[in-house]
Amino acid sequence: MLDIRLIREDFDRVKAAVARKKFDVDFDALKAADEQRRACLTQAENARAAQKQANAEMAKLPKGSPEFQAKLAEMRTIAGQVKELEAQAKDAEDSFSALLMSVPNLPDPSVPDGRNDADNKSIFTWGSSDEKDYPDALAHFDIPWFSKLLDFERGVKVTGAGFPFYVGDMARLVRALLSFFLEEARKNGYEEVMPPILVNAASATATGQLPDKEGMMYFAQEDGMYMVPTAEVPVTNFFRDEILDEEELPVKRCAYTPCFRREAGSWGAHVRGLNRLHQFDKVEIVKWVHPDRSFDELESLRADAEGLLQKLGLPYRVLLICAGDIGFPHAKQYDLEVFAAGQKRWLEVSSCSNFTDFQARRANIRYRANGGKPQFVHTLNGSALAIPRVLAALLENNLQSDGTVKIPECLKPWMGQDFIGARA
RNA sequence: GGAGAGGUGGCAGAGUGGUCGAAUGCGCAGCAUUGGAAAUGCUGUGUACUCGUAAGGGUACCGAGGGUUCGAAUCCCUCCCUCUCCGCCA
Repeated sequence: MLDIRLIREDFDRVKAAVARKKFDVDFDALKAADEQRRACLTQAENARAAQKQANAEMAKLPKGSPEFQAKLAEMRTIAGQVKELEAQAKDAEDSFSALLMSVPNLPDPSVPDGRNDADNKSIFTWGSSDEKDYPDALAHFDIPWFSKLLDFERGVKVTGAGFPFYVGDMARLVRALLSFFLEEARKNGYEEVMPPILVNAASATATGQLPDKEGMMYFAQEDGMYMVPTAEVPVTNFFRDEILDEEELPVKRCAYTPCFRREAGSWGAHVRGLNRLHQFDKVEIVKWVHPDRSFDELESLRADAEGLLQKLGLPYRVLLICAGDIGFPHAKQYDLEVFAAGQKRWLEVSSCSNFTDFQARRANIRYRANGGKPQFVHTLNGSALAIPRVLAALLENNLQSDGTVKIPECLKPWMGQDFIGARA
């Protein structure tokens, strides 16, 4: 949600910025609704003030006296007016806020123009994406023992497509990766939390999944709860409707959760194996920061996520997402894509974003600078990291000529072995 | 799941139809007092929206949403949550 004052005072700049995002917003209707709403509100409040004053006078009169009876008749008509004006004001308010909620966050000036993902800028690469450096690579789903350790068929039987079983060393490898991610996050100053993985509608609204992206989440109808598509939702909502002390900022937290995504309509041949799942595991890092610091905090958050890929020895690139491709609530976004040598594809494993005050407004998360007025914080988050595609790249890139996969040094504390998989 | 009690300002807690945005206490801030402090006294102490260049007004908020009434923290309905007891259960 944007500040309506900003839209009023900087109308043309806001309009131009939103246009860069390729979202269609009827700003003239919004402006008209804002004016309508305020006019109605003033009328209704004036009527209400008159009612209250008349009421105070009436309270002093002896009950049942002729003066009291006369006043009562007068107040009946005032009450009718108040009711009508308040109803009008509520209607005006409702249509105004619906329009305001349809305005996306403004892209930061540092975000490049562009229509879609083809216009994203690759700003940094690390490691080699040259095929010659991976002579033994295979697409992970073509590794002979793959379906033994990652059992999609049993998953289909038990649940459905996109819900695989991780078996034996594969389950241990996932657990090792999660432990490694959480431990690195802790070293970088993020406090670990284990959040609920079902959330209510208010939480999903605050982080922006509702109302527009309702179809992406699994929904427990009977209890009105949504299964989390990312830990971002419960973790960010931790401080919903709260006021933090300025000295507490930045607050940094990390969380592991399974993530559930319906991915309706996005299934196809190019999403084989681990490339896209309905349930996957992810460690998310989240920050609540002072508004002046949020773009610096985005850089350090991105560095925190990148450090994981470097320690794992997986080649990756950083994309600066263009204005036409960043999401509704984002001001600036980087994606990290890992190179999967077997598929010869870049796979997105992290998205690091600054939401400025957009989520904080929706979620009503503020801070107080010693004794002053509460101000909205800025929120940021990033994956650090999502498991399946990291796993895919790790299996593909580290495949040896003997058919086994080499385990990165940094995972040894949790794996205790150097290779997984059967020799050819 | 059953029975009962309850949800009021930062906290505790009064308030059962009008003069209640709400007593009182605690906390917090300022001032006085003091060499300094404690104690004491006085004053102040929420959020949001809105009108106004400003000074300063107005409105809303007593868990949430509806309703009754000229008038609701107070009465009625629905929902949410907390506590106690019972039941069930990892």
